[in-house]
Amino acid sequence: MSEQHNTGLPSESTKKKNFIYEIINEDLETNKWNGNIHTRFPPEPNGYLHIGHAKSICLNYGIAKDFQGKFNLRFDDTNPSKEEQEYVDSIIEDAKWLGVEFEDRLFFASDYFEQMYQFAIGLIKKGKAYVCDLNADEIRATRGTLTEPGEESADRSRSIEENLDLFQHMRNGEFKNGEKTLRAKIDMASPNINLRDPIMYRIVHETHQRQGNAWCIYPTYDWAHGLEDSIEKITHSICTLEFENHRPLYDWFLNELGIYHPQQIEFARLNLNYTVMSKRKLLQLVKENYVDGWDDPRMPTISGLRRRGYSSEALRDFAETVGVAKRDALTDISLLEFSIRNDLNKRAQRVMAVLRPLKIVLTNYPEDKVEELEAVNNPEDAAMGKRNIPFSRELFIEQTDFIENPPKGFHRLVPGGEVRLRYAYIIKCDKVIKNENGEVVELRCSFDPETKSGTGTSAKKVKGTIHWVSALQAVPVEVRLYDRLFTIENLASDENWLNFLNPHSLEIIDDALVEPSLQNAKIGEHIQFERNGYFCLDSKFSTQEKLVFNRTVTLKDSWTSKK
RNA sequence: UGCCGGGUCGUCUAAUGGUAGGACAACGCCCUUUGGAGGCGUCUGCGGAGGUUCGAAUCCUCCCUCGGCAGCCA
Repeated sequence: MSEQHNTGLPSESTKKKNFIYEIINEDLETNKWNGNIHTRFPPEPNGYLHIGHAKSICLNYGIAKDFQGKFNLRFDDTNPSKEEQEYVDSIIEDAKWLGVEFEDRLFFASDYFEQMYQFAIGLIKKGKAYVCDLNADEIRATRGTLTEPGEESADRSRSIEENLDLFQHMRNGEFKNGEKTLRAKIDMASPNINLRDPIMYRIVHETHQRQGNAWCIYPTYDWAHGLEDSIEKITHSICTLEFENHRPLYDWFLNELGIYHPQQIEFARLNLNYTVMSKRKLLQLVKENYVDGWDDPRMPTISGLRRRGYSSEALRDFAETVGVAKRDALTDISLLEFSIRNDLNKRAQRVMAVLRPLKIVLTNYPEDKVEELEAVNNPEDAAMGKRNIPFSRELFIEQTDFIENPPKGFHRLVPGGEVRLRYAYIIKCDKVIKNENGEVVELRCSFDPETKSGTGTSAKKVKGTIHWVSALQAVPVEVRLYDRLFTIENLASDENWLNFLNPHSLEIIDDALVEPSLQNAKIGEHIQFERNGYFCLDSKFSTQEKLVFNRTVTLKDSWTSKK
């Protein structure tokens, strides 16, 4: 961002962020929409929202906010066989959590069904739509191919009166599923297959989660979507690239109807490496129990990321970072991780927790002495204050912070070596105790009383500082470590995507130890386990008796990555 | 051999006929009682070939290449 202030040009928030802002700024200049800007997010309630939807929500809501326009949340509930109330509820919850405000503009496409029906009658009367008797197989067979035109249905020439009558009977429920359809009369030879007399209504005898049994004919996406946008006076109907080929149809319907006509604009959907982003695949992971639900912390769903410990701020920042363009992209997950680290670093309470404990005994420290040592809650934010942590003769440190035969450059604890215990003393490893298998089970160390943290009396310097917990006061907890859900970057084109599930995507440690202050941890809090990463209480499995922590993300590690 | 839309550092994204820049990643140095954070620095890119122009990522032509489309899904 430069410091130039060009009076007369769009303000900071409305200036060109991407090609869509460019279009909107042009529209504003030409007064195309009388100064109105109105966007929408139109999910089908057939699954939970994922981070790709978050990108779209942020885009649409961001535009409304930046241009002082309006934003609608609209459910595109036109297919009762795939949609459920549970999904409606989760989508509203996730959208709100993301921070979007739609005030009273929560809409349902199904509330427009009667209006759509009347529009369809208008098209029939104009000779632009007809009831077709062809079944699904026949329609497919007569659609032609990518390189050959289709054939016209014999019903194409039905009279307007007959079409009107038949359509009424369709609505009345006098036909079985699939027996008849209403089709637009466009062009069976169009090089764009979407224009080869597309279906507007199909018969589905099924209970709609909102409309009950009021309807047995349901509008298809192509027919319904432009109408929804038109009814709501949307100005910019933003959707993903796969609808590009549908735009001529979107325009055709609205032009033939002669009604308010929003502009459809397509952008590239978000893809993240090492995960999947299609609702179909996510549903399969849930249904077949590869994960413990839509909100499994390994899922790229908004609810999964939330349970994992991601903040809505981080998600919004990420959406901003990935940008908006028309080219297909596969975004590196490290971009997301940067956003969450960046956010949590500023506000997460620091705490000491030992994931894989190794006992140490300070042989020269008094048997029953307990010191209360002062620790900083967040070095990034002094306002977060300080706390005391207990220190005593028997402690636990991280197993990985001691190596008997260390590699070059390792500056933690080694036999005969010294290291600082965070907020406490410098200790020296005097003796290594092993079990019959030769595994290190305990260290005998001595501490240097002159090196107490904060006293400034020590001239001694050590290269490493490690975290620890006091054995007596430490609280045993369960910790869940997550890794990428899949082992390969790009699963988009692979039919055997399930073969690439990462068997180590979840690791459960049931005997981790945390400092006593964590007894009071609350669900929704973001906490940094020093040197280990950011964690949060698991909203599903954590109980008062057994705290369960999820690792949101590790800290950036410039040591292990070096090896 | 159809139609539509794309190809800029490893990744994402700017530059709209006038010095190819930012972020992430990586690497190096400094600093550090988190091998965190922070600071400084380095690194690498216009798919190709022609053309127009004083000047092309940008305009034109051809080629290569990637994605989407043949649901009564969205």
